[in-house]
Amino acid sequence: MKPDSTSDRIIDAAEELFAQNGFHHTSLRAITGMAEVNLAAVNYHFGSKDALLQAVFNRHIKPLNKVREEKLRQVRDQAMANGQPPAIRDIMVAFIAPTLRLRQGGTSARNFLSLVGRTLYEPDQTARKVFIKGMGPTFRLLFETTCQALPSCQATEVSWRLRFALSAMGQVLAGPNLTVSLIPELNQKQQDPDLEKTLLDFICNGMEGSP
Amino acid sequence: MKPDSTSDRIIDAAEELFAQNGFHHTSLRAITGMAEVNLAAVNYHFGSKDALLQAVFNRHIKPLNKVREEKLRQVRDQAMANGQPPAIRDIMVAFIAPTLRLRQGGTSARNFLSLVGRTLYEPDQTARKVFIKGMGPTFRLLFETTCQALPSCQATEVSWRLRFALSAMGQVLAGPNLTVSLIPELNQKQQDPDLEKTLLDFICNGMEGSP
DNA sequence: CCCCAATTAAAACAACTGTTTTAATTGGCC
DNA sequence: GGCCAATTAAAACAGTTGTTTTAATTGGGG
Repeated sequence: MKPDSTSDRIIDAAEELFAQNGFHHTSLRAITGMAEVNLAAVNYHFGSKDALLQAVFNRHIKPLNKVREEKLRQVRDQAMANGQPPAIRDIMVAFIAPTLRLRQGGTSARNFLSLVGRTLYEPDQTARKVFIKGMGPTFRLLFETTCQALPSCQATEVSWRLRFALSAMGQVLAGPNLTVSLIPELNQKQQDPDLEKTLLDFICNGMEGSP
Repeated sequence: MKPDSTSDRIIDAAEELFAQNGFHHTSLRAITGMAEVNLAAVNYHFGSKDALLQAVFNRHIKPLNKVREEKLRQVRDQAMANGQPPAIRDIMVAFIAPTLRLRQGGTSARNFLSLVGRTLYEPDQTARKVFIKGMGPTFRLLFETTCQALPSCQATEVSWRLRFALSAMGQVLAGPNLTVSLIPELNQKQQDPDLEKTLLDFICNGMEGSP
């Protein structure tokens, strides 16, 4: 496979267009047009549009989740060694920091993040299923560790707080494409230098409240 | 207009289907089929599918925003009378409580809430524009009042925190349709009796942090 | 060189979309 | 009753979608 083989070019184009316009508003013709590839190549190399999304997704999600799970386990094990529950902030940093760090990566990584952010909110189930399939074990670890950190919270409460936290993170990941901001005047200034801190502070304060 | 005139039946069906499947994954044929109405009736009565969404939206959003704006102004004026900045919790209650209260209303109101929740995350811009158009003034008031409540925060910081808060609220509004939950085992138990408190606590703790 | 597999190309397919057009039907008013 | 507007009905339209089919074109190994 050459560095710009047909399937690579398709994945690159799909990643960009999915991130910009969402899965269902991106046609195979748009993808193959941008990739300068024949329309039928998608079904030849990937089998279907859904499988293409899967491929786009897997390219970055697996290494990312590997890092996140390692760090989550570190937090959990170290807390256990100290005989204390893990700290919420450590958990959230373990999960979020590796993700946001991708923003400093190349265009492809940033497109991937936008895609993840979009998919968190995608109304359609097909895209969500692909996403959840790849995220399952990581989410489970995150959930269990968080339960340990909040021993006075029921699982349902923890589950909801995590959903709130993840949806907030999604706002950052989705980037400017998704968010026709609700306060239009601030659209330009959104490149907050400390956005990661803003997000983490918000989430940790929200998560840590006593039930 | 009889209680179940053609256009009413169309709006009812559209509301339900938009809430369940999202705007773009709902065809006019599905709507007119459910409403037991001729396909062309949508374009005859509303002009276009977009205009139908607008109509569905307006049926509930205007009275809701009226209440929210009244309560927000109350909070702001009372704080000003006391010479103090308004309290975050009061602001959030003013904005969120009237919304969640609709969940105790009929099916139509709940469908509307799901639709709002979905639209907050809708990847497509046409649905978002309709939404933002109806929400503009209310959002502005919410934003300005929140800025007063957080005098040590820059507008950008406030703007992000509000986005986080609204996206969390969206998770509750969207209901079970959107959320193939990330932790599937908890899907059943999601009818938390104190979900409003869970949401408000999370949001207020997140909003109130010092920058 | 030549065959054969892998790949690319071009065209057609069937299904669906929102919208229009054209006919038919209703129902109130003179 | 009979005109006329408002509404409903049925059909066609023009466009897009993902996928499949059928041909053409590669390019490496015997």
